[in-house]
Amino acid sequence: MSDTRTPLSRERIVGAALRVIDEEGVDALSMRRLAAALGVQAMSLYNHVDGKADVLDGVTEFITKDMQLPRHTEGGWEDGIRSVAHGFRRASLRHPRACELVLTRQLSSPHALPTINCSLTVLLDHGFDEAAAVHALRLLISFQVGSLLREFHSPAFKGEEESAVQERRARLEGSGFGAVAKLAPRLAVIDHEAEFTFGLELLIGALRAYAPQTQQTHRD
Amino acid sequence: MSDTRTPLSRERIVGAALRVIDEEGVDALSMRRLAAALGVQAMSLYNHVDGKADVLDGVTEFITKDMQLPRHTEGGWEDGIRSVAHGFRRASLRHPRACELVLTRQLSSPHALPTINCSLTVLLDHGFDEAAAVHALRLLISFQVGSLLREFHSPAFKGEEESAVQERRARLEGSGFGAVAKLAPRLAVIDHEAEFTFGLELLIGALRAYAPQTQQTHRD
DNA sequence: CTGTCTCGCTTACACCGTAAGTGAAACGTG
DNA sequence: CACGTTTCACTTACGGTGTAAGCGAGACAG
Repeated sequence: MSDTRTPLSRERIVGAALRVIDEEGVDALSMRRLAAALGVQAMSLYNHVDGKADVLDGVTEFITKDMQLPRHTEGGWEDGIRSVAHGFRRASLRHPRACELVLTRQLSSPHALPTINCSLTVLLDHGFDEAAAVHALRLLISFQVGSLLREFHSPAFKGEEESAVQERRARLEGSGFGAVAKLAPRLAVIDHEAEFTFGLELLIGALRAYAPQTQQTHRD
Repeated sequence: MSDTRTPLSRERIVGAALRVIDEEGVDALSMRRLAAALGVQAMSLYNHVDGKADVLDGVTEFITKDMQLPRHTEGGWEDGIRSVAHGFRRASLRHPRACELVLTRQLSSPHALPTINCSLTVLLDHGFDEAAAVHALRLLISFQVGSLLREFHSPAFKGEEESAVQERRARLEGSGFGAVAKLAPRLAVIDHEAEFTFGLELLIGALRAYAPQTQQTHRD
């Protein structure tokens, strides 16, 4: 397994860290565990990495890197925003156990800049004024981060049995809160993809008010 | 300080924990540190509390508890939603260092139910059908959580000097990303309150499409 | 051959959450 | 009153954590 020849490197360390996180969760990642995965002693990592925080930074950086951005001038701004948003979500979902890092650690890190720049470019190119573009950007980021966070903390995150859904539903029904009880069947089940799309499309629709020259197409 | 007479209790422990977190941050809270704050040995806490996780649960519960909810039938649904949203934000801001707990830990914990129920009641009472109410609820939660998370991770969270803003602005300008550089002056400064209100009002406006009998008032 | 540099190694420290058991005070019941 | 029982802070100990410090073998330049 761990070839003694191949030398350690920040890249290899981050890769191994991501692998550990994917399989065992963020909490399972310790420097010793990580070193073991590389067939090495814990302190050896420090020759290539600044500490655990640096490893985690590397992981978030890695995940952030592989979300492809739309070439921003094709299509309307709606498609551009859609593309960025779904790309962000898809990249995060590719490493479910790791994504809380991406959402939680520096949202304004240098590595997020390409994405931010892309969104801003799309908006500016289609008639949003500067203030509106910044507001819209921040709103979209908030929505995306909040959605994904909800998604990952959702009890229904991984494939769960029907029984779990029933149990949750029963708990909601007996909660003593009228509205919650009434909507228990709907609250017990979540289609995260659909929920994300619903929110995103609603936001896009609302943002149309800030893109002056687009004189509205349809809106069902 | 630590009166030897007053007995330990879950309540007192949670209170002390919140105090430690407020002053030194979540990471500074250890069972030993917490015990010391109460003039007691670490293991003594375990007579009243199930472990560290339980302490943290207690803290989030405490914060969640003191956001007052509107009596849901007065005023339009817009005011109801506004009230809940701002109440949530205000309660979170009351303990800035602790709020990542509230946002991160179980969003679907029993303690969140009163708030959820309140929002749902407001929506249902004003003509939202069940599906729309659930969608709207989830959208609002996502937005709120994302907004606050952005707010707390923002480098500009605590009162910062003008110099810091200037430096950030310079960094953005020299980032090599056109749109980011152009908007650097705006991106370097954030008015979180205004940003939150902007997003909330935009959402409310968009949700009007789902409240049939309200035939629109104004919208500037 | 001899520096110097690289880099994995070992050892050690301070800290963490908590399992386990001990003993003194407080209490209900005879 | 005396008696078990319960409460609850205590001490000790275990297996983990991140990482500071320094060692030593090999590679490479002069």
